[in-house]
Amino acid sequence: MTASSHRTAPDHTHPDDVPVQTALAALADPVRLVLVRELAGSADWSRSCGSFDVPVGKAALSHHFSVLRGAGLVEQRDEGPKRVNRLRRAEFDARFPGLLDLVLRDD
Amino acid sequence: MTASSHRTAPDHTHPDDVPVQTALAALADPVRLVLVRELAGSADWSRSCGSFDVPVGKAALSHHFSVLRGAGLVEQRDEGPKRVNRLRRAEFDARFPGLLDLVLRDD
DNA sequence: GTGAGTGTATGGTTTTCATCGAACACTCGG
DNA sequence: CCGAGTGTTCGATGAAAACCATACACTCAC
Repeated sequence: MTASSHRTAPDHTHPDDVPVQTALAALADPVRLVLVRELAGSADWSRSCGSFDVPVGKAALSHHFSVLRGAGLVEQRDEGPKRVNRLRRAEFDARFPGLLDLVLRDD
Repeated sequence: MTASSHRTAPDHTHPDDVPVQTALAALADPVRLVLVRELAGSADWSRSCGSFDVPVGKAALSHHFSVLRGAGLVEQRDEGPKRVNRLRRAEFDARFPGLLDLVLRDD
């Protein structure tokens, strides 16, 4: 009915409610860094969770996305059987100016 | 003779040689964050390692400073029996524009 | 309804990291 | 030369985090 999916909608944290430390920790992981970067290079809602090229299993992937949500970096929405993602660029940028640019610009 | 101290001079890493990930990881620790912030509020070379108000023993403190050096955040110099510190503001800022400001401005 | 595709939850293993206590190295003032 | 002060190194411990395999929940096409 709710056009939603798996069981319950994912709970998001707004960047404004995120401590710097949490944001830094979220970005200080190689796998999550790849997720954020690939996400930055894709249109909003165009990438499902499974569409990323990272060397971890589904379970770990799911956990990483949970961390990214908790850091206010990613928003998720259920679309049919898949969960699609969006990088919260503007909101995150407003809260942590320059941080996202930094991790995206870097080799 | 060398006017130095403990055994060997500490080996520093220039911010230019530091991967983003390393920088983020270094700053994503509560103790190190305190060190960096207190350091930012003090004059260069005015603070010895033991002069910081953090709830850890000497061994852990020493390790944290080692991490900060490795991230290009702190420079150290031996001054008599004590090792004094300096925040590498300009250099680190040049490598990671805005990052330091971010962690310093935050509540 | 069934089966394929997708993501989450759980439990357990492994790795990583912060921490401590104790031993050591160095400097300096007596 | 000693002793106090300062910081590093080592080994061990404990907690946190990443990871996997399995089992489960949901959606959709057929």
